[in-house]
Amino acid sequence: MPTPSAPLPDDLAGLHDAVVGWFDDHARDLPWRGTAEVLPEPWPVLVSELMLQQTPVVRVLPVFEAWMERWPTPADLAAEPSSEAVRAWGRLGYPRRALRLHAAAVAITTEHDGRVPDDHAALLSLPGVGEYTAAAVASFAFGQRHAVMDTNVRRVLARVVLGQAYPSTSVTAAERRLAQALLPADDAHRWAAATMELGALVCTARAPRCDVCPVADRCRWLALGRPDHDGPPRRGQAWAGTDRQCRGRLLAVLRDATDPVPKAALDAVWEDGAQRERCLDALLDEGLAQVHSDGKFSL
DNA sequence: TACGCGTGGTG
DNA sequence: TCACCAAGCGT
Repeated sequence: MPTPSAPLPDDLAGLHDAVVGWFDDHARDLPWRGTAEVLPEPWPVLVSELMLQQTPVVRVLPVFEAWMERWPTPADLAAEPSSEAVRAWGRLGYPRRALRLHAAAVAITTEHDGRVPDDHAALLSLPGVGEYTAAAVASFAFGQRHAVMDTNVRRVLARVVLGQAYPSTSVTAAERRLAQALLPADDAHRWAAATMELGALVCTARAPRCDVCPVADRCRWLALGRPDHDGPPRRGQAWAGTDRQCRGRLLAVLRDATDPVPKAALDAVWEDGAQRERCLDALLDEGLAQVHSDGKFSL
């Protein structure tokens, strides 16, 4: 195991206690979370993690509740067509995730006896489950010891340990080594949840609340006077006129219709015909939309 | 590795 | 106001 390139904090146990202690007092009561004593069920954890990819908690909450009531097990979801998953996804965004969650439910049902696997590699092989989500499910639902690196954790570590305003654009090997080296020997899953929550509630991207931070007295970034980000500029996401906007418009029409719609209904929501056709073809290809024998379209 | 992928809230 | 940001993944 290589040594982290940045020096570790000199009081790791103190850091752990401060963050986990804060979490015990301030953690939000979210429906996919367990308690300090009892781990949550893995299926709700998996569902929530897919929904939370790039989507804020407050928008996920109502969709999650409805989803779990309708499909309390992976087999329940797998038994329905994927179009139902896309419709139930509502306006969470990135509707491919609904398709992936449905495909994951099918894989769990057919290849894992209907139970969410507890093995990191098996989780990673599920559709829509990448490095972060596999570590998160193994950690939160099964109490395992993994470095869980989402945008919150990466920002907390960048600030507290490295003294930088933001982490690098992509996860580096040094960052993985650092997160691994910081893992406590016991209850690493609580450390994972606590660092994520700290990033979400206190050590936020734009307006960090250092005045109420439990580790302000050991934060390198704060000690340095909160220096600005000095790396390459963080690339924004283009929107107006993009395929993404066009796809969103088309999908909204299909989602809001109870029955298949004529093509004219799709033509009406996007001016540029060539772009519209390209996007519609892509949606059909990806399985987000279907064309029927009468020429009408639906999810 | 860098990019495309939805949607809506906010400083 | 508007650029930025939100529990990433797949290619």
